[in-house]
Amino acid sequence: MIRTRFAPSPTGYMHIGNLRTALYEYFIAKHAGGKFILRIEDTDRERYVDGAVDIIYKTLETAGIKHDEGPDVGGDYGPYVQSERQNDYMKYALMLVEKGEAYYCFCTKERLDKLREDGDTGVKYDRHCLSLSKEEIEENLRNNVPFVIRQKIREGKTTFVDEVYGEVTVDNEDMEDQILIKSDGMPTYNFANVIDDHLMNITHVIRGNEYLSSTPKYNLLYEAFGWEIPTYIHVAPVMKDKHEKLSKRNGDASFQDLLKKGYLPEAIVNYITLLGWAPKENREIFTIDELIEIFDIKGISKSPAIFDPEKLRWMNGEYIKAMDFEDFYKMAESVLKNAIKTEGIDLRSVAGMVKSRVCTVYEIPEMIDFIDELPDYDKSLYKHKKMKTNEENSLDFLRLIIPVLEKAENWDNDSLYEVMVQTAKDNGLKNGQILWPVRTALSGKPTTPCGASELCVLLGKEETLKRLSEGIEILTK
RNA sequence: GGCCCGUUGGUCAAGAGGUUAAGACACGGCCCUUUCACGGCUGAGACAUGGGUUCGAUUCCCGUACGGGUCACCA
Repeated sequence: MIRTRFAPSPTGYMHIGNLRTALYEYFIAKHAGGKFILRIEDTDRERYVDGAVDIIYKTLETAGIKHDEGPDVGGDYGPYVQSERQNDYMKYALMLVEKGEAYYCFCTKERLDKLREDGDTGVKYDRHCLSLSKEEIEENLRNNVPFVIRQKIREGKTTFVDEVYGEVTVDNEDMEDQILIKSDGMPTYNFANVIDDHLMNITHVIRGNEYLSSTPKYNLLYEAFGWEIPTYIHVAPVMKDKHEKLSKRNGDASFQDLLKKGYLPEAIVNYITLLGWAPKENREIFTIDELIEIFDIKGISKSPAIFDPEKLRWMNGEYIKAMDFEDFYKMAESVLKNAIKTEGIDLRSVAGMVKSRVCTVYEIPEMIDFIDELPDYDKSLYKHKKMKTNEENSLDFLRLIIPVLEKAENWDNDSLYEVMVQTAKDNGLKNGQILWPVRTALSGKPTTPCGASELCVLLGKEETLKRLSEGIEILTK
């Protein structure tokens, strides 16, 4: 049974790279009918943010990820909050000491600092305490001299296989005798991770490739315990640009931010899954269930991917277009109400116009701002090469159509379109020579989400005629 | 600096020892059209670099350049 875990720190923010990792973990587990576990890594009190755990739950839920085990849903391998698991780590560290795979170290911070002072970074611990006699150790312990427990790195080379990067071999020379238990009795992250993953029966470890270099150390730990090594899947980061990762520090968009900007959870999930992973088929729009179905580790990329907001925007537009109208209306209603103060405007009809033209609902207001108020516009807007209209002849065309519309009895789209086209025909004009000036006079914009006759219907007869005469004023100025 | 990893159009990416090196976003053009959008068609645009191996390498190997990661009593 495949078991994967998502192990975020509750720092109050779910960034896109993290969420993507969670998705991959979820897909890999679910594809194989396995379990996806949530474990909260809250040992860093400095960075702990109140309410952050809720953000994690909320994010997973909104994204459509359901964890099988976790602090809120329980499970057989709890507790699922790292700070509640503290007791065990020391026990395991001492087991290693017993086996000669780890040792007490009483070196002071000062001594270690001094050790590093001379050389560049990368100076290893000199194993000063490795040679301490049993008596010395016991005496130190008796006297409550602060200590840490360090892993004793063996000589040789360590090779591990990563599902994405393949075989990686590192000379153990390059590794330091890392600290397992800190002087406050707490485990270091690396140690806690190995213990937790083993105790929780995690079979596949999926994480950022910044851990690629420390993976050999993990392996050495597993080997020291005689535990089975999990399958490793390291993934390249999601970048903001060629050089920088997408990060909280840079104030980059988080999942929450993207939602606030009007992106649909499904679109975000779909898009970020495709950042660093590609399916076998040549297709881009997938539901989360489809992703579970087709997700294959082999499609994971080795190199970083730059987050492209433009493409997310496009994809969101695709989701909106594919959306059921009622769902779209529900989503857009409040935006529409806010953007249109004029009484009597048919919001549903506006929603229909706008649906295939926006990528997020927040693009709606700018598109329809002319409804409440005709914007100031320049008469050059009347000039359109293809329609064969300009500032001069548009005046004639408007004068021609106003009386016709005044007389119009049926104020519906088909009738109005018919009457305008007929007028053009009767006067030997192109359709556009009537339609373009009308559209312009009614909207004061170069583009609108609908045509001239639809604008007439939308605005109503009175407002239509009012704006048309305003058009004449502008043209005669 | 040591070690590890990476490098296909502007971006996401497929791909394979022999291909006209897919596709998508963005961009240009055309068609459709009641403006725009949608839709359809189309154009431009890429294998970082030098050596090998090979009949043939963008694909395999080595080096170089560039980029990233990592070397904590942080997670």
